Amino acid sequence: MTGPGNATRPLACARHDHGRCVVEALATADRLCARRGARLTKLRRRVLELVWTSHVPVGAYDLLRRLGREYDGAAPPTVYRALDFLLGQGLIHRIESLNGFVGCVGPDQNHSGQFLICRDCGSALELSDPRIDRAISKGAAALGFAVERQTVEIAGLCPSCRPENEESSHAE
Amino acid sequence: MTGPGNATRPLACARHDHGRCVVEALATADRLCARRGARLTKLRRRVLELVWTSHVPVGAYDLLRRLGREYDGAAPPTVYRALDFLLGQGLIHRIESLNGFVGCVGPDQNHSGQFLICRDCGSALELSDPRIDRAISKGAAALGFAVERQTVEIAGLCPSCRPENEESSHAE
DNA sequence: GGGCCGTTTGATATAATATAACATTTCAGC
DNA sequence: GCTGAAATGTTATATTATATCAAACGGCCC
Repeated sequence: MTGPGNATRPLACARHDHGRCVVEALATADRLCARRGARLTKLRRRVLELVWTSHVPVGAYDLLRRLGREYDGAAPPTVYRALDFLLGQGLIHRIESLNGFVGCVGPDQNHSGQFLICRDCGSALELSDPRIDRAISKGAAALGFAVERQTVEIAGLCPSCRPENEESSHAE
Repeated sequence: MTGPGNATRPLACARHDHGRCVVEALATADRLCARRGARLTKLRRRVLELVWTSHVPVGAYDLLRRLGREYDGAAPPTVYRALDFLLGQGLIHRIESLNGFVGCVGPDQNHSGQFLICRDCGSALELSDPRIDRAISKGAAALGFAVERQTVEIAGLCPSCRPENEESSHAE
């Protein structure tokens, strides 16, 4: 496993200083949007912060409920528009199998969004595994299919939620 | 590319005798359900047939509309229950990114559902590529994650919808 | 600062997807 | 035919997402 990503980043499902995740995600968002001339407004930034409450994908209406306490007129379009902006900037991902949204762990790098989603704790661990990319590219190319986007959502049990004795074969 | 699957089966997006797809799918469903003691009732069989109208994933409410002409009391639960049964028997797949359903091309074999979905013609080409399976297994195992189900939905352009001059690199 | 214009947000309504809960019917096995 | 479990009918409602138009905001030119 190479690259600056997974090796140095704590597993989403494991105990970690999540405050740091949030602070870093917001700082990166500020930086990227400034660089791109995109307007990370107060509302959008707040929605991003709410998405980053945890690594568990959150639904639009959950966000709306939390937002409603601060923004009086908040309605579905309020949150969906913010989410659209954040998706467009690559700051969050949509988890299709959950109709939920989760913060992107590497919005400054190109990556396609591969997720390991624990059915027990719910946390979504983002991968950017070049082997998966390659396998998909090859499989598609063999059939003459031109890949544009990939949705890879793997459901199962994360290391924290697996029974201890099953945690074998971490082999690379 | 090995196995009895993709090599002999026509590409969903290409011109083919689709009537044969439907007949075979229904025959296989009859056979599998009989073997399993599962009841492929008239309604469920008809829903399966409607899903197999094409290789384009179809929404539950589309099915409901088509069904409504024949089954007077058809309501959302009617179709969702039939779909649940068919999913449970592995006769159809749910396409998460489209909230749609599509016939399974190999319900008698184990397979996990990998799809190439054309954004132009809409058809979903089902793969069962062991390289993708392996890449996912390895990526997950490296992080101690126990895979239970995979959702792989690749969006792009199918060979029929690609501009001719772009159809390069079909390399295996 | 004031006017202009494109973007963002507010506000209301409604569409699209999915499930809960309970009544009735059907059907395989006896 | 009886019976019990499974399947379907029926009504209501939950959940997710978008359309539409109006108002407010924010950069920019002068």
